[in-house]
Amino acid sequence: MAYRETPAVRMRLDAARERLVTEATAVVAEVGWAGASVGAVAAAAGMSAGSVYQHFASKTALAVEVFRRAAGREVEVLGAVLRDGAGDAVARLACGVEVFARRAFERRGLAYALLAAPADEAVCAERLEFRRRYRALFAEVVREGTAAGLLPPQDPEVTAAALTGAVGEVLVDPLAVPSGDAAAEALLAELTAMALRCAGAGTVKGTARPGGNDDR
Amino acid sequence: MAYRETPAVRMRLDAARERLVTEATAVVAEVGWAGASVGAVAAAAGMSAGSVYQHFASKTALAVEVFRRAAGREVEVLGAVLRDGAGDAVARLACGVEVFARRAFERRGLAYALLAAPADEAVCAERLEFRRRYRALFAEVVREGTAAGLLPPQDPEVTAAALTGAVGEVLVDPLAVPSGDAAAEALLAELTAMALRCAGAGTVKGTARPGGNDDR
DNA sequence: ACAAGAAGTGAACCACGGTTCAGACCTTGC
DNA sequence: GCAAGGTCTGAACCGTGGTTCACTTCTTGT
Repeated sequence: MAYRETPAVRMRLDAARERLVTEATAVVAEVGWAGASVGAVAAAAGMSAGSVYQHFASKTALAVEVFRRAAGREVEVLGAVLRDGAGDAVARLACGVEVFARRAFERRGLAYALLAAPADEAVCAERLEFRRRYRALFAEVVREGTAAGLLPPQDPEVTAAALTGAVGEVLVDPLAVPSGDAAAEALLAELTAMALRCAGAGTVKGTARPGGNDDR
Repeated sequence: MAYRETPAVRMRLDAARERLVTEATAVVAEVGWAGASVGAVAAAAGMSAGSVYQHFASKTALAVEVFRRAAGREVEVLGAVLRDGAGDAVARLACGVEVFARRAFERRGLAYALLAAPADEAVCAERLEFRRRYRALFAEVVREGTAAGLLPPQDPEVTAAALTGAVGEVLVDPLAVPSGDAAAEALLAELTAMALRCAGAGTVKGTARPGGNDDR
């Protein structure tokens, strides 16, 4: 034999694959899953349509990878706040919802693609899977909150699903139509307040401070 | 001329169109939007693929009609409970959520298709529109609740969106995997309790009865 | 009964976009 | 420089499923 893969080649290959995923993510954020054809994505990454298949077995596989990368980042960030953040369970819940929403606003196109944009079967399945992960994170913090007496008795799984759906639904419309920063901030405040109500923060009889209420 | 549309013909035509919509709905409930090809739907309605185009300009138009009919019924039922039902705003909200969820469980396949199943652009757009209607109904009852002092101050639109998303998300998984009646009833109870918390029922300081709490 | 014209059929048509592949071009070890 | 074996290209291929259309079958007024 007279040819063997050299580190330099491996690196070029990996870089190309990386660029493909990155550019595909950008295209999806821009035009949605439906508009992200193999040709368009390849062009964005500066390669031919055929070369895409050097890195991924199918367009679906690429789409799934794009989704996993982007959604995985969000799961990680949310987990970091909810699980390893500072403060009690209620404080971390509020912080988690706010961080999640804030990040969504910073990358509207991508957030919309991840949350709501029409997608094919495989991506929808992935969406379901990641929603399950969001739910698991929320459920954990709710469970901790009830155990600590900060939240009233409830099924943490139901509340977690509700939080996931509620946050997503509240964000979908604002993400679709651009709005001002002030409006976004107001929305964030309302959203976190809603999330706390949803979990029942501030309604536990023994712990509730007599005159204190959660509105500012 | 020697042929003119007679009432009998009109009636047959209308009946055929009706049967088409009905059967298409059944097919969609069974196999989802993706599996509901023109051929399959036509066969279910006892007509040829070509005849579908006698009644609808395109497959998309038929899909939209199917969605509107089914979703429209739900909007009407929810509106009847939330707007014209008995009891105060909080009672009607609880009742509305429960009725909505109960109806979803009675027609799982259809409910799943309306709420979450992968669908093409046009149907997704329709979904967005109907979610807006659900939101409007919830927002109205929340607004009434805050005005009556039953609910704390809040942005009714945000809470309404949250309720819509929360109910949908909580239902998606249970709708996909069949479960027992007992589990379904328990879920309903948790779901309505969560909805009331989400709107802040029972947290208003002046009105709250000292010892009373909303857990049973 | 018959002509006019609509409803109904289903096989052929076609657009679309993912996928393939024969050839061009590179990289490597000798 | 050269052979071996890789990467890269983009035009051609192809499966899918919505849509069309020539034709058949019915319905209606005379």
